[in-house]
Amino acid sequence: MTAKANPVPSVWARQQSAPDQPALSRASIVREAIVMLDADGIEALSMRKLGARLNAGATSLYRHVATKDELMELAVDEVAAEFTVPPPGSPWRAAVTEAAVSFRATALGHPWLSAVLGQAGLAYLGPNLMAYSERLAALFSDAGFPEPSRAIDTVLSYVIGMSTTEAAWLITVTRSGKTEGDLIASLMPAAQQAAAGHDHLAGAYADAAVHAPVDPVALRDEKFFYGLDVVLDGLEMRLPR
Amino acid sequence: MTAKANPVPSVWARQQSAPDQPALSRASIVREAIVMLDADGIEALSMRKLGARLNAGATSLYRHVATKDELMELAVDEVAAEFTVPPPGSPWRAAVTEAAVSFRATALGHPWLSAVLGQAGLAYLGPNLMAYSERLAALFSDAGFPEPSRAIDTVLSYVIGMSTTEAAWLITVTRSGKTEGDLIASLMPAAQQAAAGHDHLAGAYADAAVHAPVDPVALRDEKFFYGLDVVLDGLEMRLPR
DNA sequence: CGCAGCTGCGTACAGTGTTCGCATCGAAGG
DNA sequence: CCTTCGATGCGAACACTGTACGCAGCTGCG
Repeated sequence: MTAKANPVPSVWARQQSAPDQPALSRASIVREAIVMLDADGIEALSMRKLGARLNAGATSLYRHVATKDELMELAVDEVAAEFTVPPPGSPWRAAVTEAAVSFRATALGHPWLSAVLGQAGLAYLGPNLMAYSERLAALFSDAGFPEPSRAIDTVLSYVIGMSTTEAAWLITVTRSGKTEGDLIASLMPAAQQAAAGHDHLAGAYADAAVHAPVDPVALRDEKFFYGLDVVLDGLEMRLPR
Repeated sequence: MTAKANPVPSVWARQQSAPDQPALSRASIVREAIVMLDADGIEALSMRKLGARLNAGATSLYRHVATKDELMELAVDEVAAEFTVPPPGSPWRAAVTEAAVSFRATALGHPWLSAVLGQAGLAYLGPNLMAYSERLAALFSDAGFPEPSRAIDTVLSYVIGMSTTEAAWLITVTRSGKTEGDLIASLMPAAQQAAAGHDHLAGAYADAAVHAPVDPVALRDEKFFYGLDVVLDGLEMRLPR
């Protein structure tokens, strides 16, 4: 604010609620926060930078959001809108697989999600997460599971664990600036040295080095579906015939 | 540094490497950091406070530890020493169960572990984590699994996911200052209201309210073992007869 | 004795989340 | 039309944070 208030009441001088930027609302704040989180990771998001992006001062955000933690909760539930569960009536195994795949996809697309969930867990009661849980519950109880909530917890734990590990790896890849394959290659010497004396690990690394040219993405996909099928097989055994 | 150097060369005036505090070593720094993390959580650990606890200035720590992130890596591997895997030759199902239980026990005993793993993943190559992986690999390959690493990833993903969720909940409990049962009771109204319109969830909450007096710890244990058995059943199917 | 090198630390810098009080502004009420 | 009022934005400030830098002192070696 270098120039003091201009006494000329020109209509043109007055900006009518900022033409491009839609004011400054809770929704726009959350949306832009997610953009920043996706682009630069969880530690690049600060209230000041976020305010700057919205053509607003840092502290203005607090008119719409109580605290940064609350903002993160809102961001989590916002991306949780991407979770999908097929409608009731679908064959349960395919349906659960799709629900798991959609969770993993958004966790990998927003790698900060896992970190936030790891710090605060499922105390979040946002509407989108609730809807996801509800539809999962409907799915499992329609399928005839005697303890639907147990089944849900089991498959969600697996999916969360695997996705968290994958997301953390993706963050490392992004930070390194290399491609996934190059980073693996550059990490191999250290890994092999650390595995010295550990016969099984050393063998596994040696095998991995041989099959190095395999597409890392396809390999991760295969790993995910292998474990998911294991879990679903175990659950299927508990389905009364 | 109020008083200048005392010229009297008294033996008693000179502290011989601080009798109680063992100097200031990487090991002592990591050990004290874990104590602080366990006591007050991940966000209560700052380099200044940690230095103060060790009767040292904040920046002295950087002589032994390159960065705070590296300190966290060291802390993770230090608590990873608590992971146990039964020696080869044990029946595989009981052995894997024990390995899973020990992981969960340390994750719940050090609730900050999950948050750190969630942010940085398994890029950690510390010796204790390596040893854990190695012994798990030995276990699964002795048991005759055709793809030991797939099996390990599956069970570890489940254990990590479940433990992370539990640890986050425990952090919430600790922060609230209430007992686990009291916190659940005080959260029920909000949860039920959020579940309004979601029939299955509302039903589940209603059931939970009826069985409220059940010990929450026992309930969590049961949930954990239910899912673990599901995963192990699914794996057992893949064991060549 | 002199000289390295290692260790501790005071200072400083660039940031962080959040509070507080002031300015502005659109709408409502007389 | 003027006034009041609630909502909104924001500059300044506070108490922190991780960490770089350079200076002091101690220790062991030649």
